[in-house]
Amino acid sequence: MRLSTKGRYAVTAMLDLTLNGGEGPVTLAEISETQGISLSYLEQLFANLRSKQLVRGVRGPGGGYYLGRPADEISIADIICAVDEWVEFTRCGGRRNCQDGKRCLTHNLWDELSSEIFNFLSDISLAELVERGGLRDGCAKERNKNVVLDDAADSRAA
Amino acid sequence: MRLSTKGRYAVTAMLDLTLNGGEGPVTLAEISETQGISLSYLEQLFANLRSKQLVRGVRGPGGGYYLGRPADEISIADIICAVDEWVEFTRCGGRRNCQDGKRCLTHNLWDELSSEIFNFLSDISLAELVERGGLRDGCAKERNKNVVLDDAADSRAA
DNA sequence: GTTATTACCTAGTAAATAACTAGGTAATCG
DNA sequence: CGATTACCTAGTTATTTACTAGGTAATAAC
Repeated sequence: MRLSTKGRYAVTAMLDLTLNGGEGPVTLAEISETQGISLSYLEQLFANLRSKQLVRGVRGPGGGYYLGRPADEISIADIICAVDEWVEFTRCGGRRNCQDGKRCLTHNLWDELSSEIFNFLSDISLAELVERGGLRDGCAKERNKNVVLDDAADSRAA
Repeated sequence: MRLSTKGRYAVTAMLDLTLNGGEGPVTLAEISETQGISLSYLEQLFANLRSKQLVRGVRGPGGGYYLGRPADEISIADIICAVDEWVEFTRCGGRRNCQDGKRCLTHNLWDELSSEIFNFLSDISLAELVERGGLRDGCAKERNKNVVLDDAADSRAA
């Protein structure tokens, strides 16, 4: 699993599509302006999303994009995997360089963790995200930042 | 939350430390060879880990690194946050550019998702990973690849 | 059928990051 | 003292991000 800003762009754009796709297709120009993402970059991302059938494009005036499936059948993992290549991390490639078993154990462990993260994100659909997000109102006013931020600040000081 | 290959290196190295740290400190040279990561790159990663007290270095011959805390008190999120900066994704920065509330909803949703992933990784400690990984033996023989890989292959074809 | 509007495609590019290289200094053990 | 390690700094290359600039193809409205 990999979770980069590229994936965030894609998830954000798809969320936008989910929220605004009710009354007809949404144009990339709209998403570009609303989310602050360059139009051409969006086109690249949507080329990937389209190839995985996660979105469906309609050309011509009044055109734009629809979700390729109902929002409850598209998981966050689907989106991220569409735009972020799934890089193979382990060097042992399944067998070679893996004499003693011990050497590869960490790789094995990482693989499991990676799968777990994947499964976690597979269980969250766009629809669920929207439902849950709807509980709040307005903009991220005082979004409960995790403890990590303080650590990050103190690392800069050190 | 951000999950890059850099974070993987760090997690992998920390797993190595957890597994081999039982009988004295582990040198970066050992981790470098075992995990296939450049020594100097490891030093950079460990500089970050050290500043967060996740590892403790011992100089001189016979020196190396210990875990900074017991393995069950170090979460995967701790590790990843130590080496990967926590980038602020939302452009609205809490208030500005956020007139209608709707515009920022996707950002808000992403923030929630981000928090959830963080919490998820916060609940997995190094110790737990090792316990769970111990259930398997040897190298990732036929690691049950997720469905995604087929999709990835078919996207390359398209 | 012309025109505007959209998706869709390709190539190139600047900036950021990842990953590494090469040089050091400082502590510590024998 | 000398070897071994952590620890530090300044580069460098490769990759990835994110964008720019050009197109072509479909389609709706006129």
